[in-house]
Amino acid sequence: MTERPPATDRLTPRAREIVAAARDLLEESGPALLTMRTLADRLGIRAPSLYKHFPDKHAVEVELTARMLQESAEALEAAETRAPGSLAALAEAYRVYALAHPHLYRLATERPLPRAELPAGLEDRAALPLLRACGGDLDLARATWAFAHGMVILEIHGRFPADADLDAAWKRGLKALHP
Amino acid sequence: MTERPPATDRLTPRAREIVAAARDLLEESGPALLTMRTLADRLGIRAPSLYKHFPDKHAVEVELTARMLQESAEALEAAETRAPGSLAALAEAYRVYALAHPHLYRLATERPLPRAELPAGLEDRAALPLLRACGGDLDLARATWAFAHGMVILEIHGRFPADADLDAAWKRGLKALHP
DNA sequence: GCAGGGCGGCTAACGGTGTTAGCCGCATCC
DNA sequence: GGATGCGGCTAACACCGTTAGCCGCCCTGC
Repeated sequence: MTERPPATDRLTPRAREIVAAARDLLEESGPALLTMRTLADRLGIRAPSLYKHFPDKHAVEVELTARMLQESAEALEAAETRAPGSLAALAEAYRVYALAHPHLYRLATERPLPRAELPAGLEDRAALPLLRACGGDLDLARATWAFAHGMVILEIHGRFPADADLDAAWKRGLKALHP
Repeated sequence: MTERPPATDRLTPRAREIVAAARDLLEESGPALLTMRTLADRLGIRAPSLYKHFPDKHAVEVELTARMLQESAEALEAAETRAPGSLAALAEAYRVYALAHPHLYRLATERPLPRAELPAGLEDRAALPLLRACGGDLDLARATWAFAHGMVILEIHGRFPADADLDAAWKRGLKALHP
């Protein structure tokens, strides 16, 4: 049995400081500069000292993933409160959050979900607002999620032509999926 | 002006061998083992010799991206020939190709497109079958592309629950986008 | 037939990466 | 007051992409 600390305080205070610094570093400078040495620099310590708080770099990234999941869940829940049942409001909130934190969004999204190491229930919580807006239709919710993620990640990677009208594509897709 | 070799023979024979080895290595072992040293090993030479043929690793990856774009364009064109106008057939071909080459698909997809270094017209060629199937509706084509990419990349990353019925989600999304 | 040039290998090395081993100062607690 | 352990440290390792510089061989021009 791997003992997992309760979701309320899975991290020591110092570990939380490290995660906060890692998040700042990632969002400011991108993944290439999220390095154990530069992270340690920012905290005024040496890289090997980080291993007193996390077993490896991956564990730090898992915490960043957890924060992204939680924050996006909060953003979606807030949108739901503002405009109950509105899929357009959810989509807009999703897009705004992802584009405001592209490096974090990529980190949390472009690799397998470390489900075993994440707080229990977090993945479901992040998915629930969309599922509710889809009236419990799982297939529709998954298709809509794929659409939203596709739009956001393609935009982040500059995959669309520079002159593409992405607002129009969003509207077109949402109208089709949720007429 | 940067002179770019014509699309027919942008690479020397030896460079093509290197790209082929890189592709095998990537598809067999994943991106973590696509290393200048292991790539050289597979060719029976030393890593620095690779730099006689490519300026850097990025240039090799660009060639892999070009191959993925071309092959997926061919897969889509073949599907179009088999079932003209069928968006479902295009989607199936896209999904099958991506899932058959997940590492290559990720490499070509999860970073900005190196448009300046790609053969002219390749990006458009890869996009045209879908645009045709959408009757020239750019917004619909982009929404559909985002949906398909989202489905594929989320599946590759194991983002959906293990028991999710992805066939049903594909059908649901395609039906909505192309009733 | 011979000189020159360049293609395509090679070794050695540099700086950067994640990570480990082992040391130590200092606070806390019996 | 002595033990424990937390949280720093330095040194070092293996691996990464990449550069510098050397060299053998083949092809060409004379």
